[in-house]
Amino acid sequence: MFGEDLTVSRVTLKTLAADLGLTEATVSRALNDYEDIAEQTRLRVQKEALAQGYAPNPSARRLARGTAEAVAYLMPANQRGVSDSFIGQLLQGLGESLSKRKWDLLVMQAPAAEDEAETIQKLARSGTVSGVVLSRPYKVDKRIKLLQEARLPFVVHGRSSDCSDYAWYDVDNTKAFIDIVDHLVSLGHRRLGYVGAPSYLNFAHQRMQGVLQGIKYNGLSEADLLIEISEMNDLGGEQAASVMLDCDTPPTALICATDIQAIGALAALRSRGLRAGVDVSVIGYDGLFIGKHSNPPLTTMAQPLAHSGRILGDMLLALIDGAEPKSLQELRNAELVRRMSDGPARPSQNKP
Amino acid sequence: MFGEDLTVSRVTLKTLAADLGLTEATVSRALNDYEDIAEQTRLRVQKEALAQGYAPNPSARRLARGTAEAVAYLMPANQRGVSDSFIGQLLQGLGESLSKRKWDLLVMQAPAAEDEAETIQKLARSGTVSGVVLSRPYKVDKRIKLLQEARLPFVVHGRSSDCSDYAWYDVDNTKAFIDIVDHLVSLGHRRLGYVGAPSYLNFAHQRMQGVLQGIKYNGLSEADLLIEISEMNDLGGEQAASVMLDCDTPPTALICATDIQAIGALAALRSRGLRAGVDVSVIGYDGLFIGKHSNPPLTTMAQPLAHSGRILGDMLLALIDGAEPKSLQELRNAELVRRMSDGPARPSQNKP
DNA sequence: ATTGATTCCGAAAGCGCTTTCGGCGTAGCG
DNA sequence: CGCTACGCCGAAAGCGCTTTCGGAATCAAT
Repeated sequence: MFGEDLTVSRVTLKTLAADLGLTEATVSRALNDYEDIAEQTRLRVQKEALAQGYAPNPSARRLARGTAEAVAYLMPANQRGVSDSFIGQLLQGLGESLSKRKWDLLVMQAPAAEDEAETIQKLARSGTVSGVVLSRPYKVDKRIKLLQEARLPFVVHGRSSDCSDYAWYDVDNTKAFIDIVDHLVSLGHRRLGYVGAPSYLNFAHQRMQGVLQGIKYNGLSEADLLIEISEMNDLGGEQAASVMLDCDTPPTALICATDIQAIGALAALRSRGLRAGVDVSVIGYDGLFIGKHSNPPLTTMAQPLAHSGRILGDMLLALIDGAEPKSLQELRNAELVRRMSDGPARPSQNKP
Repeated sequence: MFGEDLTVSRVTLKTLAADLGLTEATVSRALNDYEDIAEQTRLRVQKEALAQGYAPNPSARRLARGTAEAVAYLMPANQRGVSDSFIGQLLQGLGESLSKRKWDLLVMQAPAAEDEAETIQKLARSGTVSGVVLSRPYKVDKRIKLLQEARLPFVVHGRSSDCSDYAWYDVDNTKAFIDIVDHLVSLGHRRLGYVGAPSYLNFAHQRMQGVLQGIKYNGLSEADLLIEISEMNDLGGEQAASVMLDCDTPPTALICATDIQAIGALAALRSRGLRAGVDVSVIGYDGLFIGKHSNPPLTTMAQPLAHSGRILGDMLLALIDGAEPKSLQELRNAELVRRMSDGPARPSQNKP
């Protein structure tokens, strides 16, 4: 035929088969590496498919196979503006993992927080995806319950309070904050302040527990700990730090639930003429890039999220293949990276 | 029947129709708000569908309709580790826009930079998506050519050098950097340094052009401008700034292609005992959050990317509806936000 | 009553692929 | 030479939905 190059219409299995003098069935088998096909025709078909630039229609394939060959990433609900840089990393890792099977990755977000349930149910019932990854679970997270009820495979980045029955990847928040307290106490600090995050987010709860346990393990009483909960942004951190700094017997060290809040705390110190790491210690959590360039550079617990996307993706794939959720639970440790915002307690400070 | 609740099998159009004593065709029409259907049965069907939690299988729908009802976001190629926080914002905006039609958003990334062509062709030929959004175009970007050849609707966030024939949303990089030069000159600076980014990225090229034009407009010669190209991270910025600072007649002001590099430049200043904004001015571009908390806070040109995702999404939808690409080109202006890293040139500095 | 227009719904084809089943042809065996 | 065995491919059904076409019913008009 002339003008095959000019055909606007897509090359489909049917046209391919016709060009080859074969059946759609045969072509399909050849392309999908079935057993019962002659090596010779397999090669012939694959060559022609490549030449014509054939790409199977995924919708048709999914419909026929009855599987979605795609997973969804559920975006955390509206963090007003504070664009978390970890999303990019996570998606990249997920993509890498999924590309091994040539699956698609789609991102979903509920229009509003209340619609999350509906979104998940739609997702499950429509069969749009064969798996889901969830971020930032709440302390008690109904999304998780919904996913379980829908029998849709899922992994979560983090843990809710009851986390025994599903697959997750998390860092040991509690241990990390115990470590922070240990570190601070070993530096001589006896009066601590904690800038916390809203505890419906389970990691916030875990971190606070860590601080509390750290206090206890080190023989301090709860009277030695000031607590302020704030929103997870710089302003929140600054305000929370301010009220503690301005009280009668201010803490000599500030522990912050997140780096962003710690950055805010640093600002509170500066505006009071206090030197972080000298007059008051400040320690954050996350290991964000920004901490390297804050004033002064921030001491923080760095969580390993370099490969978290990839790990979550691999877990999800395994789960879909039938692995036990309970066998897919991985806990990592955060690591203290000391920069300039912590230091020994000044002797005079501890005698109010 | 008993135990309808216990059915594990999905509720499909067929089962729904059977339960209602209707045909699949009728149910489909009722659910999709066709005209030729009795108001009464429409209501009856919709109510039952809601009750049973029916959600149509998107693959089947797409196959039947012959449309993908999904768009793809092409992730920028491997920026080693430096996870751009704008991706989260962009995706969120895109998602909002697409949710109006209940379309899906999927993110794709080429395994390696060389595979990008193949990825795009697969995307186009398979009909996986009905549109694409692209970020960070190169100066001459073959991805754009491929998309055009494939006749796949697309919008790009930014512009390549030849941008007359497609839809884009961009900030006026050149103007922004002319403005920076104007600003610096009005502060008395006569000897400038430019920390640039690799110019295969078109925005880097545009920004450099802006600096060059700004120099000319202000009656300076190219001899008054030092140029160093670096990678787009803090270390690159620091190194580039260092070589300029250490030369015989160092510039009194540093213009940086990105905030990240500016942050690095700040570090270079500090390590030399130079005060940003006093001894040497530093101005970045992006308006990143991090600049608010750098040492000192960074003066920068802020680009408006709050709603860029949404705008790009709306553009893409319009394009798919048949709008002219040329009618969908939007140029915004960046805005100078002054913080602490710029200031008047010190009189002594300009007499070498 | 006959016709024509209208409203609403059922029948059926089809989207592009997968997969089961069966049948053809050739090879291997007695 | 007839038998089974096997390798390879075609026929056909089906995945869950959309959409065209036509037909049954209802209604208005002649």
